[in-house]
Amino acid sequence: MPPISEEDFPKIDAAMKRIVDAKLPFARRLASKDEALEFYRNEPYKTELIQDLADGTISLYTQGDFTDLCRGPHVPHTGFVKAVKIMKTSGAYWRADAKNAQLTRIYGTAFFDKKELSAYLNFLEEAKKRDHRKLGAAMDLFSFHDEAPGMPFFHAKGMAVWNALLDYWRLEHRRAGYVETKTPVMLNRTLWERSGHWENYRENMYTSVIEDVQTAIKPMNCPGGMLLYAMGHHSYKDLPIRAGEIGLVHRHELSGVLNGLFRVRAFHQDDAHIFMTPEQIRPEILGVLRLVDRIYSTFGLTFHLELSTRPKKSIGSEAQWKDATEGLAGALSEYGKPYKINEGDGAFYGPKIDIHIKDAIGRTWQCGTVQLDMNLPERFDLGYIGADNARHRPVMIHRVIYGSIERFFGILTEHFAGRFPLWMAPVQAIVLAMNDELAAYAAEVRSDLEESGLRVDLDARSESIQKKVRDAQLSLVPLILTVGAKEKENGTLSVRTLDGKVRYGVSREAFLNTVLGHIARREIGQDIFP
RNA sequence: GCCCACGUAGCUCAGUCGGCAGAGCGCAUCCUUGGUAAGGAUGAGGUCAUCGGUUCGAUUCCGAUCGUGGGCUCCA
Repeated sequence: MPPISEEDFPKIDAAMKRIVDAKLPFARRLASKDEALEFYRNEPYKTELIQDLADGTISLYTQGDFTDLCRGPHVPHTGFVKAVKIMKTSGAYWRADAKNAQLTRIYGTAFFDKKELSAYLNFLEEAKKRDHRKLGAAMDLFSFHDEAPGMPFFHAKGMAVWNALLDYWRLEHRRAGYVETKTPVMLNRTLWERSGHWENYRENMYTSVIEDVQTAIKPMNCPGGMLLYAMGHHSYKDLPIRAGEIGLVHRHELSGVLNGLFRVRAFHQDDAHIFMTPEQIRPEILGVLRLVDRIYSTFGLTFHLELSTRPKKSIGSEAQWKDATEGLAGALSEYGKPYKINEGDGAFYGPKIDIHIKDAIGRTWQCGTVQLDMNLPERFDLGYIGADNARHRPVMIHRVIYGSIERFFGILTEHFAGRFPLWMAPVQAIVLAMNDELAAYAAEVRSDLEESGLRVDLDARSESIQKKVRDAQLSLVPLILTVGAKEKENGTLSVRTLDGKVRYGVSREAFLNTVLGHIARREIGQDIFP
């Protein structure tokens, strides 16, 4: 039998409709394990499931001429099913284990009524319209090439957005007492053996041998950060040290998991390592949470927090874990936002707080994470001299806020559906020349505006003004500036925003005042002019 | 990595049951010189992803490879 493909979906949908229309009752029957095994003797997968069930009675549901093994409960008859649709198919491993056979899974979805189903289909449609891969290509932000799968190329316009993100990041981090560092991308094997990555993370690492020296391209920034801290001596008076790093890391992800900017093989982390005394855990974590809040709010992103505690397989003493976990929990309760606890979901080297943001269409994404690390300071024998003149082990946290900058870029593109806030828009304004005679003047206006720091394009093509407005509008440039004879005579601009409103006769001073203020405050509203 | 699908112009996509490759948009040139979502004409642009096989002949059929998409698995 050929595998089921999308061409079969209409047939399946039609068959489901017939079954629903027939209002077939679901009959529940209890069977013993032996009876059930006998009933399904020709079905190896059912047999395996039944064998794993506890002894006792097993429930079977019959509907028409089909009987299924199911714990239930079921609705009384098939007529209760109101809105179903077959969505897609894929390969799926039996019992979710890659070592097992791969079966074809058919995905369907069901709702209480047709309205909810169509709302869901609209949501999918909306998500598709916002797809950052589509917008990224259309807006000339980034691309992928066969020569480096999973490693994005950022174009000039994409870099404008990128730099806006990083300028803002650096500003907030300076204000929060961070310094910025940079460590190499390629480091010797000995370092990775010491950090434990060689043992635990090697299959994801790109390696190379040059002049008999084995090196690896870093999949994480921490080991390099350890070397920086380990230089010289540190006094308790120097702590905490907050060292940020926009680090470029490479991870060999399986080819099948690559997905636009969301899952890549080369990306930048907005990393930071904070080295501190145990007493500083709580205030430092609190500081990170406040920074996270501040930064996400700037993008209009709400978020929730999850605390993950000690897993079964882990290192460190009970007392260390207690202190660390209480430090995180204490900071969380002082911060005051409710949080969820994931028991046993922490990293093997320490507990962590994950931050999940919610975008404009309600999807959640884990971006930020704050992890306490009781492993690396040990492995790298880090120390500081305490007030008692003795050497102590610092506590360390790793934290990211954007997470992967590439991924965050993608999330923001979809969050804003390409309509970036003015401060991060790839092109902030475009000057349209009313006709050919005004092309030179329009070019002047453009360079004047560029001198004020704006990112400005020029459209002086011999096209109708309607055409140029349409193109600018479709390319999502927030400020569309038209200069004609009147504007030239009066030194004014006509300003069109993406909502289609046009203000005529705006003086350049008034324009720059409004726009530069809006940018400096990093406002996210599209209503730039009152 | 695994399953399924896909890969034709810069973009979106037709098409060829095996016989000289198509449209719209974009681009170039010319005409038009306009007041806020598409003015007109002409033209250039293709190794039909790559490699191999079958065939008189392959963009089309077959195989492999690479890449992309949807999933699975993975995700310190």
